[in-house]
Amino acid sequence: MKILLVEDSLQLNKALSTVLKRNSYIVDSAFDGEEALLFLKQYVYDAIILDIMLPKVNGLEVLKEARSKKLETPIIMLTAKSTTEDKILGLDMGADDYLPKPFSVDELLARLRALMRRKPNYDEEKKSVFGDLTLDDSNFVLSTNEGKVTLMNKEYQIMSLLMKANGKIISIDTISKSAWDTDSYSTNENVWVFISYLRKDIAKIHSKVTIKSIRYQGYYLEYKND
Amino acid sequence: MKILLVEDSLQLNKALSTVLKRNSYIVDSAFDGEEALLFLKQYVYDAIILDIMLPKVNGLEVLKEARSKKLETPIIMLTAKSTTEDKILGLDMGADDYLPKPFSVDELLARLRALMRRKPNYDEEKKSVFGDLTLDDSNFVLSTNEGKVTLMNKEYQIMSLLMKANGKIISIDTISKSAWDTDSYSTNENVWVFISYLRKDIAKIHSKVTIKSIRYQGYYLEYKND
DNA sequence: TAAGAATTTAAGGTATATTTAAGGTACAAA
DNA sequence: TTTGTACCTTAAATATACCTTAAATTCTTA
Repeated sequence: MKILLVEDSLQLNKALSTVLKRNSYIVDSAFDGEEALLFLKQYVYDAIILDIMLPKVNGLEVLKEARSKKLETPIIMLTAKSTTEDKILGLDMGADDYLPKPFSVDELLARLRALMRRKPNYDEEKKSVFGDLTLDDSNFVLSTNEGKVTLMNKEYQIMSLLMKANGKIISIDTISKSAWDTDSYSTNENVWVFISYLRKDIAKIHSKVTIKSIRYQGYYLEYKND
Repeated sequence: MKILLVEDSLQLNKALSTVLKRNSYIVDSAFDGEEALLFLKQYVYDAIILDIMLPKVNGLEVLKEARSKKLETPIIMLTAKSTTEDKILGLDMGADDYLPKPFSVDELLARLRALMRRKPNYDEEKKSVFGDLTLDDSNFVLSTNEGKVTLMNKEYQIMSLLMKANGKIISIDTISKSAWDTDSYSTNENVWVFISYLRKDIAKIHSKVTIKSIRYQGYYLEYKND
């Protein structure tokens, strides 16, 4: 679950980022509108938290720009001005929610969860299934009817991606970008290591699913049912 | 079991809060309607005790607001006016019970217990069960068929949460929020200590249940039945 | 077959989790 | 009121899971 946090106050940005990370989100921080647009060009996010008052390019413009490019990522707007004016404007322009400052961190988290719930893919109750494998998103347990293992954090992020792809190829780059935040630096080797861990785990529970790779392309899951 | 107590009389609020805490409830105190709504926005409660006569926003309005937001927490209304008028009004608007002042503390406690009983999850008569563990909510006794221990208050709050989660991960943050009231300040370390106590207790009665942790994520129960 | 990719293995650092123990505090009993 | 005890908080010492990095090995394909 990767989030772009756009907030020019260094302090608030840092604080929110910390809380979000503690709640298992992967967070990229942008400090002005220009930077935000750059991030949006390069990466894919599951949600965007967007302050309205921003240097260079303000939040409403970022919102407009994003929506004009058919970006459908859910966006929560933040603003000090609690005027209805801004609110209407933002929602009209395609924001999904609006949070007047000051707000409680808990409320932000609640709104985020609500937004995520809309997307069927991120149903927290649901388990991912591929072939004879089941991944329980509520406790990171990967299982077949022969056994189970608990995945570690990064393993889970990657496995979850692969299972959602449902047999389609996922590039190493995509994996890096969705399981690591942009600051913490992640290389191909990093992904390789975790793919290796995952293969071991999958073997341990005697699954008929294998993680296959295609050179230069990426990884995909294959289910060999004899 | 966390309760929001909304009562503008400082004296009565303090007194009730003390009694409730002594009966192992976790209590947040609000002194006017506005404050109550703020608390409700931020936290989750198992029940609300709501005075009708309140400064700023009165109790009936708080009730209306809460119900309009689909909040299903049981609510007990308090009021000095013993007119049937108010009573009917409150119940119509979705209050679960009504207590005319002056009332005895014992009566309030009894009504609370009755309300809790309604919700299947919080049935005090019922025992929580997970794997080979049984937690008796009426006396905080955790048992297997090999032995039993009496949990202390905080231990009980946490264990109860974990057992209700039924194997799903509960974040440390969630544990803090539900086992401590908003005033008393609770850190991760605090939770860690009680998890440690609980593990010792669980080991003492030879349960096959273990409290597992996932870094950055939280805790969950696992039942290893060989 | 050589060179670059991918895989595996292993070592090491660091933040987090765990445990232990030492006070503090509120409640209960005397 | 005093005293004792159970519970909770806080701090500090220790352990370890997770992640990173590097290096050794195997696989691909030009």
